[in-house]
Amino acid sequence: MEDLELTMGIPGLSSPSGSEGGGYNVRDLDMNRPASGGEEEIPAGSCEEGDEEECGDGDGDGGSRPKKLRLSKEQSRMLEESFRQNHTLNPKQKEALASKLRLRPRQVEVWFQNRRARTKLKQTEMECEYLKRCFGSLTEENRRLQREVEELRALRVAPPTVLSPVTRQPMPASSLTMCPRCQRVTMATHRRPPSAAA
DNA sequence: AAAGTCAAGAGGCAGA
DNA sequence: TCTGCCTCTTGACTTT
Repeated sequence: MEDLELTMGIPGLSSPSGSEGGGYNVRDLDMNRPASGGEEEIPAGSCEEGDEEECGDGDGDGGSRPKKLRLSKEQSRMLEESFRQNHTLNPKQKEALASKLRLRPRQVEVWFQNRRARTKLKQTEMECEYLKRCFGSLTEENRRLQREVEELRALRVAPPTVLSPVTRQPMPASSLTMCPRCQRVTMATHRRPPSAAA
C-alpha cells in the first residue's frame, strides 16, 4: 500500500508488528503519495508493449540523461504490495515481478533499494523526534530535581529551633548536635559512650 | 523560482 | 572475483 511499515527499536514506541499501538504510528506517512493534482494513469516510460530494449535508462539519443521514468499507479501499488511481504527480493522473485510489471529487473531492484532507504530515513527521523522528546522530558525532570535539591539544602542550612524541655525556651544552637543514628537534632549533652561509636 | 520527490548512476563494502 | 546491498548523489519532474 502507501504506508511505510516502520518499526522502531525504542522502548515505549509502537511495537514492530502492531502499528496500531500507542506512540508513533506510521500509517499516515505516505511515501508514494499520489500527486495531489490527481495523477493520471501514465505510461510511465516503462516497458510498454514490445519495447523491452528502450525502457528505463535506454537513453536513445546519447548525451543527455534519459527522461525520468515515472511508475504507474498500478506498478507502484504492486511494488508496495510486494515490499510489504518482503523487503528484499531473490533473483527469481525480482525477475517475476519485473516481467509482471513490464519493467527490467534492474528497475525493480532499484525501486526496492530506494524503498528501503526511504523506510530507513523515516525511521531515523522518527527516532530523532523520539529522542528530542526524551531530551525535553529529561531536562524538565532534571530541573525539577535541582529545585528539590535547593529546597532541601535550604532546610538544612536554617538553624533548627529546639525548645528546652526544662525552660520551654529556644535552646542555643551551640548546645545542639545531630544524632548520627536517627539523624535528628539533639542536645549536646546527649552523647553516646565512645565505646559504642564503632 | 524554490523546494520536494524519486528513479537511477556510481562507489564502497561484506559475504560467498 | 562476483554479487547484492547500502549510501550518496544527480537530474528530471512535480508541487508549492
